[in-house]
Amino acid sequence: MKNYLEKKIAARLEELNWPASDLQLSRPKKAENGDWSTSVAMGLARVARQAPLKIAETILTGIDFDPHIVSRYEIAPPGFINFFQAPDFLAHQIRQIVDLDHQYGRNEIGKDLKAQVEFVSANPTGPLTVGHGRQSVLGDTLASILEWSGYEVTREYYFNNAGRQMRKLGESLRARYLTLKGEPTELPEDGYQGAYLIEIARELLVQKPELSDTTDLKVFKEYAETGIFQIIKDTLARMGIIHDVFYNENSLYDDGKIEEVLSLLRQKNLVYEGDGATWFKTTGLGFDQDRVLVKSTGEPTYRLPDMAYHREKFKRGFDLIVDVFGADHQDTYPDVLAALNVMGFDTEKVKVVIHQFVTLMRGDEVVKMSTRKAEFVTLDELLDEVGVDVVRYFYIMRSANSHLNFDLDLAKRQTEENPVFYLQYAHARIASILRKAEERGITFDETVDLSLLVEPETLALINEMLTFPEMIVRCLRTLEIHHLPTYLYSLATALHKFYTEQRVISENIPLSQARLFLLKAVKLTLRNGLEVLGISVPERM
RNA sequence: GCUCCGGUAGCUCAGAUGGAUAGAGCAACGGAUUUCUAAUCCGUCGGUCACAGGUUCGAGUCCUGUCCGGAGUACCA
Repeated sequence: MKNYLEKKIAARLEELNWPASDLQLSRPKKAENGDWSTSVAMGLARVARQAPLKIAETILTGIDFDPHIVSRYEIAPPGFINFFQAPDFLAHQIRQIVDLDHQYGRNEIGKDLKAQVEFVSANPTGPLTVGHGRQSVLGDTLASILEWSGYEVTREYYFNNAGRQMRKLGESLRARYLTLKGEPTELPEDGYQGAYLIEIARELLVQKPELSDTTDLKVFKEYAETGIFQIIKDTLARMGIIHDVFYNENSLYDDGKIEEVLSLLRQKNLVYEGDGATWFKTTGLGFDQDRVLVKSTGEPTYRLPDMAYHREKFKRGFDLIVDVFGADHQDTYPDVLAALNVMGFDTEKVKVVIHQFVTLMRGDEVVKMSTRKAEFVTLDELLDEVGVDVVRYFYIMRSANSHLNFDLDLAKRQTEENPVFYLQYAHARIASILRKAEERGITFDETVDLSLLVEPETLALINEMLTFPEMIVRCLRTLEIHHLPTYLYSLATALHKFYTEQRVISENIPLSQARLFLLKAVKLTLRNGLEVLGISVPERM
């Protein structure tokens, strides 16, 4: 419908020799203003030097609309043109949705394109916290949106097991191990105090009881890493999140990729030595200060491996690279992108999604968190308390740009009056009606007379359902996925209102069949939407 | 100081490409069920869209400045 109107009007504008640049069709908020509307006449007032109402009239008098698509149109002050869809066209679209079934909502924008989404990427020093949860769900859902748009998607987890953090972790495990063995040992300063390390130490003691304080730290480091990664992967799996690739920073050193980046930047005269360190001359690229690439200790900063890693992403042939970061990384990517640009890569392909922090609340109390001190609520604990569906929904129902207040008390209480259940209930409600119809022996197929669907609540429901594919595209274009839960919520509202006003199963068999057919379409739309969100789709509640 | 994010109803937040009377949930109050699931629906109350200018037919939305909150501004990641 939208494409049809755009084409028709654009053609007419060309005929009139008026610019079509600001031609846009939107869905009016109020049903009485039509199904589609354009303000193009008002935009042309200046160019055409005529009153908008007159312009609208001139445009419309030269167009013949197919009555099977546009039932009528009107001009409304101060110059809107409103179009009303023909019932035939609506019926046609409902049938199409049922035909498409699992495909409804998908598009082919990313057909034959490869995309990578990097998310979570927490170093394996402890279990995932409530803070990591937002990024986990955000990244996974973004990846789903890309898949629904035809991209071949790689979900990737990048981690660093080379630096100081991991050394501390190894030392902490060694201390725990020796203590368990009967040789009380103090945790190192800034060591990791979490109980999970005691568990891992206990397992290690069973498997390798012969280790001592002279054993290579590497043994403890690697054991800790493996153990903690298992915990992290288990947590993610509980939420249905599975990464295709775990990319290890160490490999960049082993393969000489770090050195390659350094020499590439050297060739561009963007590297110099100073104060015993190696610097990236970012001031030459428009930044306000230079950055250290290799510390005076000889260890690179995170920046250098990040550049090497992203270079590898490009070389792996991704057409779209999405990096999901927390707000604390907000300053780390501009110089990384600048370096890639210098190395000749098209950084337009990189989309950085920054999300603001999660503030964890217990009632009015802010819960302070520190991984090292083990003062945190783990994602696992949260999942235990409120369940996967609630966790997934809550993390993405708000814009990533907004701070998220996660009130634990509220989340726990919200097992009854919760937007997630509202959505699921809409689906279960339809399922129940369809079951009932089957019991009554009411059958229906694509030959039902859909022109019987005429009431305002019914049309509102249909129109809401028809915007689903647009919402997927919008999420893709903006990489802002909170639009989807917001949309599904309003679809559920439309369903509940319809349910309240119109009885589906009645003595009027043709009408019952038409409504059942509609509900079948609504049901699969809800299901597809919940699938994108990774939320379960109950047949009964 | 500089950079990024936010400021919309009592609270938590939606408001894409500037459009028609700024919305939802929660909270408060009042209604609806002989009927397909009341985990639902309807109504009432509630607004200086932080503030001040500007751009134009039209600004919550774009521009400039100010104020408030958060994040960053490392030879941590």
